[in-house]
Amino acid sequence: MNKKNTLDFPKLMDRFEQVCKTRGLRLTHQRTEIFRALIRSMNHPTTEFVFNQVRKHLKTISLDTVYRTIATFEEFGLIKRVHLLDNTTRFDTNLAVHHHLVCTKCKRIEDFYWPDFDQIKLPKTISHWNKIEVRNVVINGLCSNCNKKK
Amino acid sequence: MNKKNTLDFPKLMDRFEQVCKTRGLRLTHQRTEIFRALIRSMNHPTTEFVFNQVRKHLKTISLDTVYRTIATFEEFGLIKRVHLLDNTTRFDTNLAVHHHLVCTKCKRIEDFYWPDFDQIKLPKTISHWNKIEVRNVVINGLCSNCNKKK
DNA sequence: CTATGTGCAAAGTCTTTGCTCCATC
DNA sequence: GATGGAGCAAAGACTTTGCACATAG
Repeated sequence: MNKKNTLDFPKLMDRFEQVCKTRGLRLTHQRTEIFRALIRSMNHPTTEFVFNQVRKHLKTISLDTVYRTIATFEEFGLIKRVHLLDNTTRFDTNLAVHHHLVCTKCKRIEDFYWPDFDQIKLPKTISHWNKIEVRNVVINGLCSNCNKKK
Repeated sequence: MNKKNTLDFPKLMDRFEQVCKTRGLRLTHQRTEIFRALIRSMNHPTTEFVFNQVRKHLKTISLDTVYRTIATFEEFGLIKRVHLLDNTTRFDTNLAVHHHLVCTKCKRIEDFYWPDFDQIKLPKTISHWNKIEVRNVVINGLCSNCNKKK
């Protein structure tokens, strides 16, 4: 479960087709192209971005299909929605446990891994909360590009 | 800098008036009421919620004034915008370093403090990022209410 | 008195929905 | 062939903006 896996496109496409097959989702041209666009756009794409990517190959795609399809993918656990910036919905195809860096200047989002954090105990003060599913860290700072420029 | 402070309304109102005075912001009735509504609504209110609260005391308040005023407050560092749930913009008046619990069922947001986390070193893998300003943890789970019900 | 801030209305975004036709299984 | 999915258009939700009047300093 590391970054390499997220770049193994054929494997991800296989998994996608498997999920569709086993869960009764029809394997349409549109879904395939949308999923492909999602996994190829590393930088946590917006719906609009995915739409534009898909349109390059599928001229007749409509924006609402992208919305609907992405919602379906989310529901079936193929992607995740992330809320990191001012209300631009973005998606994450990296399903491994990871965290996010957000550049305060260019708004770039980068994934990072932090096993040490993943293992530390939560504070006692929140023991009244149960079934902790996800614990994510968001870090705001300057990415290397923006830091150079400055 | 702890939870108690965030509940000290008079002190917070004083600070608000100070900031307005020193930074040349006119102290209008609307701004005062909006700020009051913000600090009194503990649960990370939405713009709509603030609007409704203020309207109880100020019948003529308009929604766009709330939007504009909140943007001003944010700009002047009086509140912070949080992105934790499906694109409902919410605000945080707790300016102390803290983290968030988000209930996966009722969507409630709760603050928590985690000094141990605040002090641990970031992984070496992200040393190419600079000027880390904020490091926040978001934890998803079941709040005590929802856990009881289930 | 002056310039900032508010209210109103209108326009922008972004997202969802109803319906008909199409394509996958 | 049957049914789930796509495309179209329209409506909804949320947010921003231009302008004229009001009000804090």
